Amino acid sequence: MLRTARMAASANAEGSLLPIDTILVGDCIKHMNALPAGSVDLVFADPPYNLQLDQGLTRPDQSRVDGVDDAWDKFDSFAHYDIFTRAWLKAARRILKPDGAIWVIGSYHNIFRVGAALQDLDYWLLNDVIWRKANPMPNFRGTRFTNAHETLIWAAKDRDSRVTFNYEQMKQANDDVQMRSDWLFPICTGAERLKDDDDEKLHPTQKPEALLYRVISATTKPGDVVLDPFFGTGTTGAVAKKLGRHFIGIEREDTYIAGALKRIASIRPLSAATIETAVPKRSAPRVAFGSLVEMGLITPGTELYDDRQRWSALVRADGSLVSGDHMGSIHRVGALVQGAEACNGWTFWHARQGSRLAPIDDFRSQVRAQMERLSA
Amino acid sequence: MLRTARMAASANAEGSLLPIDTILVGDCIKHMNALPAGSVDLVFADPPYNLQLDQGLTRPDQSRVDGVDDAWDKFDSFAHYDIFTRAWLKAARRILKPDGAIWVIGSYHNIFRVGAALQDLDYWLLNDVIWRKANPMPNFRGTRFTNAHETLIWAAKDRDSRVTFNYEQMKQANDDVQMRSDWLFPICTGAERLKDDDDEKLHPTQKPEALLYRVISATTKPGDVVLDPFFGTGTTGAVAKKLGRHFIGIEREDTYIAGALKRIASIRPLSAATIETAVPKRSAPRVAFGSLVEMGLITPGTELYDDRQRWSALVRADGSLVSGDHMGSIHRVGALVQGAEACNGWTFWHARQGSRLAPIDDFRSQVRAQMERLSA
DNA sequence: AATGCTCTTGAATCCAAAC
DNA sequence: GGTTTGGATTCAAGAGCAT
Repeated sequence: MLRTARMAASANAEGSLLPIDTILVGDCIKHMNALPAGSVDLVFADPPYNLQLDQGLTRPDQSRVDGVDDAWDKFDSFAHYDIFTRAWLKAARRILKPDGAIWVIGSYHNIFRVGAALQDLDYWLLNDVIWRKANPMPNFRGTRFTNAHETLIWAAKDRDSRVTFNYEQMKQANDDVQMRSDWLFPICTGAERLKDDDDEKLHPTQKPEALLYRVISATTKPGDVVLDPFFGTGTTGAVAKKLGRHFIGIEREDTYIAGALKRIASIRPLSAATIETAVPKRSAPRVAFGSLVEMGLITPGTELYDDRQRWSALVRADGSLVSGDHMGSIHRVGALVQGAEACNGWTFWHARQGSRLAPIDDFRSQVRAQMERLSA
Repeated sequence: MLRTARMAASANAEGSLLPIDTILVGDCIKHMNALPAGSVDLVFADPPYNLQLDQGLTRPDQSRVDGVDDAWDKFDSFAHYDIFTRAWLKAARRILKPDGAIWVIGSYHNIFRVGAALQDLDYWLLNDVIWRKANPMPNFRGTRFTNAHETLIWAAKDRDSRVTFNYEQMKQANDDVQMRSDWLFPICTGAERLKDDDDEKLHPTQKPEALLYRVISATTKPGDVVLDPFFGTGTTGAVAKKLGRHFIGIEREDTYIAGALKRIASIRPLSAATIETAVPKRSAPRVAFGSLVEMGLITPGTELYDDRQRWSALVRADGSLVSGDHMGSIHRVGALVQGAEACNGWTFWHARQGSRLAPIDDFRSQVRAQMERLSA
């Protein structure tokens, strides 16, 4: 019998078969195998690291470093670790939707085995992402470089998956340049770090919420289901709830579950308005150039130019263009005059507006705004 | 018969059995197997990455990206790539001295397989190091995070090896703080990039000398022997010579060898006194507005104002702003509400702090200071 | 001489809906 | 399911040239 620790405050209103907003108690492979196939949007996993710290590490002042030596982090060999890794990755892949994706975080002790396993199991790697720690633990012995980062792998269920990636959102958050594969965050300390009754850290490797915030907001939509098979103290659940996503956590240790339940219960979801994001151009309603002509925003007979006025074309009544011998759609004629394979006519062609040239895309924006107003 | 292209200017004065300061022509596994066991201090390897590019890629301006489509990067499957990888790694391990070490560089396409192979062959991983590219190629289709880094693995021949690590030198070069595992360098362009007679790049993936400079100065002593089984245009040889180390290169392609010979011949070794390294300073961490939201310094739903409170905007969960019909980054919305072409959102927008308004740039300064403090 | 502008280019697993 | 078509998409660093 598989145990469940349900969040009182988040009963599953949709009546889905999925144990939404719930922590499942026990082995993650068994629990995942009991879930319906193709039902989860994203898996985020922070598996045990197979750290081989067989002797204690001491700081220069002889104080002990509290290394990761819990029983769950011991594996006899790489072979055992590989068997474990492939088993849970396979179970995770089964429950992912066809367009689902997975994130796995690790360090050099385990991430190479995880990455190879992902490839062997026909996941399709999308990015490896570096979490650069603003405040890593120094290398006390001075024998290596400060181990100042961890690696995340983002992979699709398979090569054909069309995964969620909120590109525009990431770009806007990053001062209007593409978000890179190296992310800078402090490690989890202070008030965010969960403590036990003795004021010791409750979990040895609690991840910062900022890291999950970026993962979840970049690669899920509001309402999506995120499953974390190594839930620990529930950072994934806390951030999912905050961002209006659902979570499923799986965890074996009762002390972690107790901490996670309390933590998540105290989270207040952000309002729908703040979570809502701009509609990317890709999914904006389609507006044909011909309708601009029909609506009178562009008059037949108007001359269009590229931004440097190397080429021009005439707008015909049916919304097609003519330029010399070339005729066709705005895209086709734009490509033909340049001798290019393809062309986005919306940004290539411009119309005179007073003394300056305005891209015809501006007219389309007007139409779209008008349509939004009318439908609202 | 294995061919050799010896550097005229660097005949092997010590009479060693090793083909010092020489390029060996042909297959690296055969050549390594012909060298004496336990004779090399360091191996630096930049193997094929096994990129799987099945279609062309064009930039938004319709120009074509010159991708890596060379025959030497083609493998039938991961299984074939693994066989190749394990074969050369095994040959490399045999020729390493007992306290020798290896560096391998790669990307997410191949580095996980390389790392797992190193572990399986009883190498002992010391660090993974991230080369953060200052000027990576963007993701032109907006489908993923900018792939802005490559990964290097530094491993000892085995667990007991006492490898060379010039800790003090690295620390001094890094403003008296430990050198971290994330390194920032520009990619190899400009005058450093070797060109052929048609002024095309001679090699598709030439590495920057600065990267090798740090690798060699951190993990070898003057006079050590560095072997590079995928020598290419000889960056490893050029830097080794400059830093007073010996090199052995192995390369199959005659055009690369010709370029490497000419290049290395023109290198003047630094004086023994100068081989104290000078490494570039750390750059001030770049902090995006979205990070402030992710890190909880600015809460989604917060209202921002310009200094005279003529306009206001709402902070959304993804780090974008909304103000009336306008939405986008702090800069874009700042420009839109003013009807201006551009705007520095950092100084334009303010948040309430008690009774007064504080520019959001103040929050960024706090984060920067915190990160500097923590990393120092 | 210094500054500013344009043009080129880089290890890339880079589209999606309609027909 | 394959094919066609619409139209979405880029950042930093050098080099070269003009002011």
